[in-house]
Amino acid sequence: MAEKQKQVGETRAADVLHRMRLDIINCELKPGEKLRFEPLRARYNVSFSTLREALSRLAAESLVVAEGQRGFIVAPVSIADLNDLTDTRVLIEIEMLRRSMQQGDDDWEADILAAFHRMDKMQKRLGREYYLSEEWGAVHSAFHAALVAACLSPTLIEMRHKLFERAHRYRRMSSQFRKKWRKKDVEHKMIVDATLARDEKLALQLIERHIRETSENVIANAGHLFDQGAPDPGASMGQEAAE
Amino acid sequence: MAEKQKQVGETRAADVLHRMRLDIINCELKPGEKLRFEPLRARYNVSFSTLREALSRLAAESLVVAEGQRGFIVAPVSIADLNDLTDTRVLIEIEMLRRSMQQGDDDWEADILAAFHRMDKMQKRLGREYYLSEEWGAVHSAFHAALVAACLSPTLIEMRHKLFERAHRYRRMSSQFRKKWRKKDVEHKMIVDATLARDEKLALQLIERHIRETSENVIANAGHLFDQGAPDPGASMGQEAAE
DNA sequence: ATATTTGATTTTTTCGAAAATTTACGTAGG
DNA sequence: CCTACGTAAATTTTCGAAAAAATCAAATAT
Repeated sequence: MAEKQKQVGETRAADVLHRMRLDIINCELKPGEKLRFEPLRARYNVSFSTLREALSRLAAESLVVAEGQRGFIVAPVSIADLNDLTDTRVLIEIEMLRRSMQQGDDDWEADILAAFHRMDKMQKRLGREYYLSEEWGAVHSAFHAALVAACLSPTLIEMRHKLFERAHRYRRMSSQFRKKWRKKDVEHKMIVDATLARDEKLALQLIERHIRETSENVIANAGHLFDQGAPDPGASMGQEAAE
Repeated sequence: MAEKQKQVGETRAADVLHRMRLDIINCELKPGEKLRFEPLRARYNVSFSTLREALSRLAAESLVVAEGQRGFIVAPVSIADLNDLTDTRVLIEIEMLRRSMQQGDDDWEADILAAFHRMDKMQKRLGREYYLSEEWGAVHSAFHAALVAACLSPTLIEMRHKLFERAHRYRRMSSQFRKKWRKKDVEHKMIVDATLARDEKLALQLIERHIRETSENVIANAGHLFDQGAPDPGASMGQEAAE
């Protein structure tokens, strides 16, 4: 079987949803691109209805947009959208981190250290271009989730996760153009230390700066790709660099 | 045709989604209830796939929950969930109102007054049991949306809207048991005044209290209905009171 | 030249039958 | 009496053909 192993217990629809989300985040399906049914059906090996179900859910997550009875397109990117996203993330993440620092227990602390360690080791192992790899995305995501996991709010956790994924698409776009090596590992370490020391003021300040600087970096590296009218399929970006 | 007029330009799926959302919010589909396909198919006059698409989207909005390959149930209610929801709403709404007060222009102010007027007039026209009517829900929702519409963040607006609907279900549950007449109209008026006067401190304080008191009221009136094991279809609440 | 109609073509949307999966039930064995 | 197992029934999930709607292009009218 050439098929990638489907998670047991998951429906086919959930599996396609999952794969499509990744493809959008990784810009294999490009921002603004029209999502036609026949091609997608072939790509994911599913029926119309199943595909439609996935598309419709992605629309609820703002990763695609549904256009009346004219099908779906991948959600476009824009500097305005990224800024909006960033501000919202700062609001949510700060609140979650604050609550976590107030309520977090030993397990929470342990999980943070574990997640950081995994991320750190992987970064060193992958070397110079760690941020292009698929698996690093997951580990990095897990680290940031661990930081705020003790906030005791399923609603905030869910929201944060969706915002994080939307933002991840922007990071992904810019990473292919990155020039200078950003010392994220140091930043991450400082955040861990401040958080575990329960230094609220410092930790919140660091996390906000971390989020905002990443966003500014994205605009500096890839901002020129956004907002440019028609998607011009094919020539717009180094699309295979991550494959 | 006995069919309710479908919004033009909308797909059938979007229409069912819309109707189902209302039915869940109004507790015609009760919290925790199993959502079987055959009955729903008859109720909404759609095919399996179309139904599934709607269900799947509602799952993304946390109004239903999908259980592996075992179908869907209406999202259960609980005091913990309501508290979580309330705290999150306070966080979001305060930020949105603050921004709106800083950035709102004349149109924003005019829209608030218009929305308030519509709500106020309808309340007086409907009299004692205004809160049981379908249309009041919409007008009340529009009023609160208008208050924070100038925050210039599509992301926050979208999030707030979903949270508001989740909360509306709780309000709806409790309204059928309400004893004492709450003077919401006075509260709303005070919020409008403080907001238009750009009295940040007061307006934010009022909106927070408004949200929290409503929530406490819900718990006082209907809290006894939550968290009670099996949904026991049929006998649990005065289900036809609103029809 | 520009706008409008018409009809063929493409694309999306909906449908219900068929396949897969879970649940319910009855029987046998401990 | 309870548990384990297997079969039947109920329910969910998937599929692709058929219907509906939008798009495109040529022809005609303004």
